Order: sequence, then C-alpha cells, then structure tokens
Amino acid sequence: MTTELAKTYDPKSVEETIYLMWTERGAFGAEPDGRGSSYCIVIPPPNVTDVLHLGHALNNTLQDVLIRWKRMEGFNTLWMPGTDHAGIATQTVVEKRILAEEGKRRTDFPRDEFVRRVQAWKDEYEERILGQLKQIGCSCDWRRTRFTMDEVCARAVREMFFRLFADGLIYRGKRLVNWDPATQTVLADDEVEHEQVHGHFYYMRYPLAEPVEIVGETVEHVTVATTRPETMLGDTAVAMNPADPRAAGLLGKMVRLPLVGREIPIIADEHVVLPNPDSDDEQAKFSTGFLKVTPAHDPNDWEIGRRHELPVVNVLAPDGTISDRHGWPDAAGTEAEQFLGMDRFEAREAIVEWFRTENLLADVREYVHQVGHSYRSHVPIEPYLSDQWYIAIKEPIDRLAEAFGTGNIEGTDVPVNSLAGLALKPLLDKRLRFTPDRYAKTYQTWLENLRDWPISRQLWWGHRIPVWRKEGKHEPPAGIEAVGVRHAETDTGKVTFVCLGPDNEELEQQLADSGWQQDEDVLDTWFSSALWPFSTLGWPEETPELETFYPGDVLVTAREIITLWVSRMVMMGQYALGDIPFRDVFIHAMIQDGQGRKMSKSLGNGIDPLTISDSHGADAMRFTLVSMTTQTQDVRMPVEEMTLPDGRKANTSPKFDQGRNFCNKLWNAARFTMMNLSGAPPLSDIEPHANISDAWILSRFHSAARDATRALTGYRYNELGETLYHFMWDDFCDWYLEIAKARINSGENAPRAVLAYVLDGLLRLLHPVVPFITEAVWQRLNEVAPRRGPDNATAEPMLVRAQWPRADAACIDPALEQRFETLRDLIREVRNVRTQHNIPRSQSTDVVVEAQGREAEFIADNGALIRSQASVGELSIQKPGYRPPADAAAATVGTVKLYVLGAVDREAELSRLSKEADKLRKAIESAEKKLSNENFVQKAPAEVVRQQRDRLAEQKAQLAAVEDAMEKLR
RNA sequence: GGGCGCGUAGCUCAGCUGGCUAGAGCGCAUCCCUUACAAGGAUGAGGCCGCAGGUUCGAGCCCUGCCGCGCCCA
Repeated sequence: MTTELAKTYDPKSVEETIYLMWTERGAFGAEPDGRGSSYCIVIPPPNVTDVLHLGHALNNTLQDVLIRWKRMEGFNTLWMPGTDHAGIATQTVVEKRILAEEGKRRTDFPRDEFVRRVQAWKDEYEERILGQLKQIGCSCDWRRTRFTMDEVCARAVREMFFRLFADGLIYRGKRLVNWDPATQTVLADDEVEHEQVHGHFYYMRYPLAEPVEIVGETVEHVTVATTRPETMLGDTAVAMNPADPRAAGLLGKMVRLPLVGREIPIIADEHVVLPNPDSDDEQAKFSTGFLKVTPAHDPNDWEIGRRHELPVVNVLAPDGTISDRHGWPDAAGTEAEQFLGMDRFEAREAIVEWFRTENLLADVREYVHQVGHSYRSHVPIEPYLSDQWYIAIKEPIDRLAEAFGTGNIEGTDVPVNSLAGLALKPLLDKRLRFTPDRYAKTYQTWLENLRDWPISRQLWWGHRIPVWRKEGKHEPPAGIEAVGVRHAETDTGKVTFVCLGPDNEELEQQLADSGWQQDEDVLDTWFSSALWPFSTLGWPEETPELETFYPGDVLVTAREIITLWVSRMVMMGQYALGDIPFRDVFIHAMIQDGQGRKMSKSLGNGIDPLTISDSHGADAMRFTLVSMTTQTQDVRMPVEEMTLPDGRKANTSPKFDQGRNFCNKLWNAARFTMMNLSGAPPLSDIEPHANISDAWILSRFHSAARDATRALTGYRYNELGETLYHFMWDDFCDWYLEIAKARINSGENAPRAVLAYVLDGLLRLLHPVVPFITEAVWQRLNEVAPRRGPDNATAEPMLVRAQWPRADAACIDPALEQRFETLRDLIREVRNVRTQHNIPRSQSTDVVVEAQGREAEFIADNGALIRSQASVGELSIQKPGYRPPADAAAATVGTVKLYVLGAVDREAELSRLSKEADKLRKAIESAEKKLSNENFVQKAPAEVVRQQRDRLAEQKAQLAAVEDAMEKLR
C-alpha cells in the first residue's frame, strides 16, 4: 500500500505529474481513422500579443469540459489548438517595445529584419500561451498545433485568395482610412484613441451662385458649421435635410465655394441634423441646417458622396499638408493656391482669417467634442482616402449557383450564392444555431447590412498579398497558367494585377524578372482566421483529417467577435468546402470586475489565471468559472488583492475559494472512502435495495448523471456545476458518507461496495470540470479497488479515457427519494430541537414518534439510521393519542408527531413552537384564500387544486399538534 | 439614433413552457477541533423579486410605460 493521502488537497503536487501522464500516454490524441463518430472543436486561436487572461481561461475551460465529456462518451474527439498572428496588434506591441528599449522605429529596419523581430516575439508568446493552456488542463491534441502564419495555414491563405480572385470577388477600390500624418501609417479603428478636445465650431458663409427669394426675402448665402474649416477646399456639395422648410427654395441651387471658386450643388440628405438651438442634442444645437460635404475627408461625408455620386477632392498630402497633387484638379489659378504646402492646422488658422477679412465668417463658438488621436504619435488622425483591396460580399457567385441556388434571400438584398448569403442561409435554415439564441440576431443583422470587406493592411506582419502589379495594360508573361488577371484604372493610369496561387515560386521569380512588383500590403488578420476551421486540418489538400473532422461541432467564443470572426468562418467554410464549419455557436459571458468594469491592464483589475492556478489550483479555477457560466452577457467577479508566498501582491477573487473548497471536500471524501474500501465485497454480491440509503444514493447518482448530461447537452454550465456540487457535497458527503460511517462501524460490509461504486461514478461525472484531482484520485482508486462496477470488470487505467456514466432510469426512484426525504426531515427536526434546547452533542436523547400503519413500520425499519444521525438513544413508536411526559419537546414532520424527551428548557420550547405556529398560520391563511376563490377552484388544473387541498389539510393538522404541545407546556 | 442585456438576501448569482411557504455560494449569528475535511460540521437569521399599471383563478416569470446600470453598432 502506498502512503496516506494528504489531509488537505495540494493541487501542485498532482497537476504536473497527471498532465505529463496524459500527454505521455497520448490521451488527447485523435486519429482520422474513420472509427466511430467524430467530435471536433477548433480553438479560437489566442493572439500572440500577450499571455492569456481570465477571459481566455474561461473560454478554454468551457471547451475542455465539452471535449472531455465527448471523449468519455466515446467520440473520436479532436480539440485543435493553435495561435493567431494578430497582425496589427502584434506588430504594434513589438514596435512599442523596440521604441522603448532601443529608440528605433519600424522604418529604421529593413522589412525582413523587422518581421524577424516580430517572429521572435511570436515564438516567445506562443510558447507561453500553450504552456498556460496546458497548465489549466486543456486536453488539446498538441501534435496538431497550428499558427495562422505557419506553412500549412499560409498555403490555405494563398489558395483561398487565389480562388476568390479567380472568381472575380477580389477588387481594388478606394476607402477612407484612419491616417496618422505624423508616422504616415494607417491605423485600425481600435488604435484610434478618442480624446475630448476643446475646439471651435466655425460658421462660414458660402455665397449662392444666384440669390434666391424665400418667403419674400432675398437669400444670398448659406451658412455651414464645421470644426475643420481647412477641409472646405475639398467640398463638393452642401447638404440639407429634406424636411427643412427652406429646402424647397434651395435644393438644386448652386453654391460658389469661396477661395476655390468651384460651383457645388445643394443636395438633400436625411443625415443632416435640423437646427434647434434649444435642443439638448449637441448636434441640433450647433447645426445651421447646412452641411458642407467633403467626401475625401470625412466618413459621413464619404457616405453622402456615395449616395449622391459627388466628386471626391482630396486636398491633403500624406504628411497632412495642403496639397493639389493628390486629386485636387481645380486648385491652380485660384485664391486657394496661397494655402498649398501649409500644415493642416496652419491652414485652418489662415482660412478662418481669410473668411473673417472677407466678412464671410458668421460666428465662432466654443465646442467640446471627441477627436480621434493616434495612440502612437498622439496627433489627431485624419480620415484619408486610399486604395485598398476588397472582397465583394454580396456578389452572386455563378460557380456556386448549382450548389446553393440563385436569387436573393427573402426580405433581403443578399443573393443566396454570394458570400454573405452563404453565411446567412444556414442560420435561417436553423442548421447553424446560437446559444443563447438572441445572438443569432447580431449575426443576422450584420450579414444583412454588410458592405464589402476591405482586406488589405499597410503592415509588415501578416500574409503578404499575393498580387503582382505592373503599370499599363499587360498580359502575364507567357507560360504562366493558373493565374488571375485583372486590369484596372487608378489615379496614375492603367494598371494590371495578376494573382498567383500557392507553390509558384518559379513563376513569382519570372514576374519579378519582367518588372512586376508584389503588393507591399498584407491581409487583414481575420482573413486567415476565417479559414481556421479547415486550414488547420490541411485544406486545400484532401486530408483524412478534413474528411474526418470537418465540419466540426461547436465554436465557443465571446460575443465581441460574432461578426468579425464567426460569420467569416461560416462564409469561407461554405465557399471552400460547401458546408458550415460547426453547427453550434456557444457565446459565453465576458468577465468584469466587481464594479462591472472590463478587466484591463491599465485599470490594474485583471486576474491572472496562472496566479489562481498557483494559489487555488487549476481545478478550483475551472470549477468556479463553470459555475459562473450562465446565459447572461456579462459576469462580475469581485477583485481582491492577496499576498503571494513570495511576498508579491496579486489580484484574486473570493469566488475562487468556492472552487478550492469544492476540490478539498472532494479530496477528503475520496480519502475517507478509500480508507474504507479494503474488504469491500463486489457490487454484484450485495443487494442495494435491501437498504434504503444504498438505494437512495444510487438513485441520486443516476439522477445526477442524467442532469449533468442534460446540462452539458444544452451548454448550461452553471446547472452542471450546481448538479455536481449538490450531489457531491450534500448527497454524498453530508448524508451517504455519514450514514455509511455508522453502518460500517456497526459491522456492515455492503456500504463499502456502494462507496466504491459511487466514488467511481462521481469521479467520472466530475472529470470534465475538475480533471486533475479526479484523475489523481482515480489512479489511487485503481490501486485500492480496481474492480468496482456491476460487472466487476477492471476499471479503465486512465479516467480521461474512461466511459461517461449513462443514467440508468431503472435506478432512479422518485418515490424512494421521497421516503428518504421523510427520514432526513425527521432527523433534521430532532437536531433542530436539540440545538434549540442546547443539548450537547455528546448527550443522546430519547425520542418518541407518534405514527401508525405503514408509516410506523417504515420508521421502525430505519430506527438505526435515525438514531445514528440524530444522536438518539431510544427510539420508540407510539400509537396516536400518546401522552408525552412534561419534559418532552414536540415537533411534526408531515403527519408524523415526534417528541424529544428530556428537553427541559421550557422557555426555549415555547418560543420555538410559537415561531413554528406563526409560520403555519401564514401558510394556512394563504392556502385558504386561494381555495375560497371560486375562480381558482374552477379554472386551475384539478391537480393543482388537489395539491393545494392536501397541503392545507396537512398544515392544519401540524398547527393543531403544535398548539396542543404549547397548551401542555403552559 | 438603432439593437441587446441587466436590476431577486449585505455581496455574486440561479429561478425552464406562469402553479408547493422564492433558492445557492460567500458573508452574518449560535454551538461544535465528533478519528475524511475548521478550506469542516450542525442549527438559524436575513427578500415591497427596481417602480407603476395591465393580462390571468394565479405574475419574480407574460404585456405596456417609467427609473437606474452596462454593452454593441452607426
């Protein structure tokens, strides 16, 4: 026999060895051998920007629970691990680090060298992230680990890009981007920091080309309001709301743009806010009703420009100076020439000054507003027009018409055989399901209102766009086949683009040799993420992995990336493989701190999963996270500071104590059970129905197995946690173990067999949630009692590969559970009386029960159980009409009266009884009220009415008994 | 502006298609170091279920309005 188990569960002493055992014995490996049904989850690949936070711990715990459960259910189970290169985010953190440590910028390096630096970062963080996943117990098939930029994924990206290009879905177009004139780079939306700025609203008068009569008044000007006067050089219209009373007289008239002299139309657009000086709405308060429209320099204006097909005039150079070299054709020879070359802010002052001297400046008002700033250079960002690659999202794809049909999806402008349609249709057909289902709406509205997807990024870290360009109209060099060609018109004239699929190194060289240049940009990170469910399985090769594991089963993620990621995986899966990548999407909550704030580094309120894993154990963390996972969108976790053994401070949450206590309880229950297993008879040798507590715990176990399986099937993690907690703690520990203790002490052997069997089942049920501790106990249990099932077979060597318990309906006996409940109530009632009368534990009391017939028989049969659990000496049964001695305390359980003898504290007894009587009177009153309501009796189901009557009768009897007892005491 | 979520015990949360005297964990009170576990055991206190209407025999749950908090999109 091995040494005794520690008295307190020490996660550190088991977790590492257990994990090593699993991996060494290949417990997580899945083989595409076509045996049995498969079950597959692909991990949402964590970004290699940083180590994992608590949200990741939650996300991955929930996946691991499903994976371990399905593996135990006998599925060929694959959990596909990996990480994401996270283009802009990773490049940014590395740039920041290099700037801080070496004072160098990205542009100080050759591209290759910079990419190598990012690669080094990625290597470091990928390793740390995978280590973290292992530490929290994730049972991924690590041999298959992928990275969104590794060779396999890169090949998939090249192939997908090529197919989309060949299908004519990828095109070059213009778009406003967030431009940082200081560093001259594009920024993603989330790199723009919104800061409050005290600025001004400038009211500028634009003269009408010809004066207009409105209600007898001659109007010569319209007044526009703007915070960025310098952009007026690029105005191409003035817009007003069609509901504006002045609109009738002004729409369609022309305005002569000051300085430039350009004639621009007055147009109608709903976007324009009607002026209202008394409004609380800032927009309305400051509005004149006239909006200058500068499509090249404002996102809203860009949209208005699109709606009205306005010309686009870009008046800025990339460095933020006024310039006529980037699409401003009519600057020459105008007064505006004086501003060329000025910085945008300098120009702002000068232009305002010009308007003032020309008496065209109507007003200047103070205005506080949000302005986007570069998080890097901290200068205001400039919406800037530039050429980007796009994917046409609502373009019907002829090639797919046969498989998916044609025409628009009903009630939308989305063709079924467009990329958006490919993603939307499965949802409408209910082949793709969201849990909770409200998130289906997010997905649906996004797809219905989707615009083309800009996929190019001006970065160095990512998949380089596989397109080569050459000025002019060309055919690709002879001998190049399987190539996509596209001719286009740009600002600088005709251009030819060619796209090559993967494995074309020689052709790429040929192109380079004949003067073609590869696009400098890289693809949006989400492009490679969109392929993740099949690129990881080897697509475009027809691998056995794809055959076996695609489509997968469920995606577990958070709501913030339903649009960015989930929809695009469905889109691309359909496009490339003709099927959706998963049928279920489970959206879990986002973790916040105790005040409902996001956990973040800057607030210092984050909790590090590794800290919790060290202090409480990985299982404890997992159990807590599972128990917290309800169907709400956010979950709060009060954050507290704790001191680590080495003296450092770290954040934790009292919530994790619940998980730690749970594990400790389990550990001790297992420890005690195993102490009692030597000499246990085989389960097949005993008759569980001979003893009510044996039959009861088996019934409870099978109920728990049933409930746990149901909860898992419906992704109701909190219910799973609750079921397991209640069964382990309340049923098994508080009742069955205590009863078994007494029975074993009095020489019974049967409980030992039941203990072994129930512990075995309990470990199986708990394993997906708390894998380490259950496996550790399992290993020990295999030494102590290797044969413990009904068939007396040797247990599986590893719990991770053991079978999930199947709930046996024949063992679930609600009537028996009800009878057992009566016993528990009797015991609790006696304990209650003893406590109220301050009877010490060491002193036993005699109890008389007043009952008859089968009830009396039942209580007599279980006298030993009652005596052992309620510290009862003599237990006698009396017929109704029994006259208790004066020192007896009375109580009722259902229709049974009981007397605890020798309870001498008369005051305590009276106060206890009067409380009891009050409760009963209240209940009786409410029941009588209900029953005296004719409508209730007539309309409510007969069953409900009958129950109500029975209950009332019982309560009345109880009250009579209590009052009787009180009377005797007086 | 559009969409979504939340408001239940001191705290964090359950409460399914409306039907027992609304539950859990933590915290609190009293007692107990009983040879599995004090990270434990026993017993208990603690609720205008945000507010106001409505539907219904019956509402924490359904409907309408309001108040407060949060998230997403534009």
